[in-house]
Amino acid sequence: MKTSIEDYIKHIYTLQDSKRRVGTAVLAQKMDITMPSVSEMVKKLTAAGYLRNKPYHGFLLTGEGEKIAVSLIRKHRLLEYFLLKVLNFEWDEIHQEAETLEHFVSDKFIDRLESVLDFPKFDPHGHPIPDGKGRIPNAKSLVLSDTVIGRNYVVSSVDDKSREILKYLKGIGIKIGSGFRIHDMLEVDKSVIIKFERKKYLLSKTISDSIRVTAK
Amino acid sequence: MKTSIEDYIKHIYTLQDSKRRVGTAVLAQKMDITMPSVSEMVKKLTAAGYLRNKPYHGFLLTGEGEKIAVSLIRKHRLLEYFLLKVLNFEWDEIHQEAETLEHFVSDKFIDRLESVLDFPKFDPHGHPIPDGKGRIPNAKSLVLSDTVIGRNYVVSSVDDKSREILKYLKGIGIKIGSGFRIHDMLEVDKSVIIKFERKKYLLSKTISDSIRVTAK
DNA sequence: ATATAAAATTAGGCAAACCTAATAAATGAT
DNA sequence: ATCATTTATTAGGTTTGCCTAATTTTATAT
Repeated sequence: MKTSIEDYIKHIYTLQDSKRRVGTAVLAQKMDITMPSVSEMVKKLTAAGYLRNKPYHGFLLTGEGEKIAVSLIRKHRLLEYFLLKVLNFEWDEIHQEAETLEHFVSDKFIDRLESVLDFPKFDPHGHPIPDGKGRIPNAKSLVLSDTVIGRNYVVSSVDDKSREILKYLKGIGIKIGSGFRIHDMLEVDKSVIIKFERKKYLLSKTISDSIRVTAK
Repeated sequence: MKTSIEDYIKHIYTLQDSKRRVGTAVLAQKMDITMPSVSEMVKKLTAAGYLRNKPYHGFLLTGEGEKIAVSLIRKHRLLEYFLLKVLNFEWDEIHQEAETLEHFVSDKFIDRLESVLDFPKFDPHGHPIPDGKGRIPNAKSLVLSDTVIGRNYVVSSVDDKSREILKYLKGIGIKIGSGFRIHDMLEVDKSVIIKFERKKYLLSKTISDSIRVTAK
């Protein structure tokens, strides 16, 4: 399977996770390419049976398409785990390397790796790792903006796309499993103020959006 | 660096190892592509400073080109070692997987892997693994056709390109370190007859060419 | 109901890496 | 020294995935 096709499928998968359907414009923006490029590829993916498309109403992955997406995510997360735990990469380095390798390691490679790593259930960013059959352990977590002021939460996952954010959080000591209280939420720009280890920190909307927590 | 460019460089490197200079025709045959394709790429590689070309007399890698080749070989061999020893792949499976991955693992990845594997000096086929600075431990080995009838030898390496040959050798029990005596060499087709563990085996020229040994 | 803005597509191009067919250049065997 | 053979290159074409510019389609806000 071609890298480019896999990339489209993966991006569509993550987008359709939140919004119900994905449009050409949104996908183009997310992938940082132009709309005609997306349009063309959507045609191809639809013909290949990975996508069902309703122009001006968005498209969705078929079962086939989802299978590929989940397999890629499985590879990505197991690779991240391996890079961090075995090869001692830093928290903020593993995403890039995994992003490349996920397209080239075989299923056999990843199954063996999973077994050697002793079947981890979550990757280093707290995201669940799909098993060999595509089943995904679900952790009912929520985004910071859905939390309640005054309550306590535990970090369950952090989006791994931005190295800057990962570095920043690492700097103030927040990691998977860290607990904090929601101190306040600013109306102006949706910033969140948390109280973590006796200190208050303001997290911009972008940062807080990348953190998922569970109630404690 | 593009996969295609790396592939050319690697193939040129292995060819210039035996013959002094490499020509368009030979390389095309080895890579299973046409001469015009090679011609075109040779122009590009020359412009990029990886190759020095003397039309009708062949080309050679520059220092730059060799550096890339050695780095790829280092990645390939460490990956093979990892696949066999850690992920428990079979002897005849590792080449293919390593061939793909070698183009996509970063230098950092491979350095960390080397360290986790405790700095192996030879890969599972008996080939020396270049170190991080490109130095290659040399084992003065010879091809079976350069051996002497009646003498004893130890297998030091086996070419990893053909799964069939690897499987066959595995079947009769020959591996790195196996010792045998050269019993005879047939003039007709350069076959070699060896005596290994009390039994005689005939090895076709193709097979014997893929085995390197050291005198014992 | 219609105009405008947003979304999508079409048309036409480019670069990379391959191809076939045709041609040119060099080697080397006589 | 010549000429057949081998080696290499040119010319022109294909596919893939991207691009810009132009155009069409749809949604929706009044």
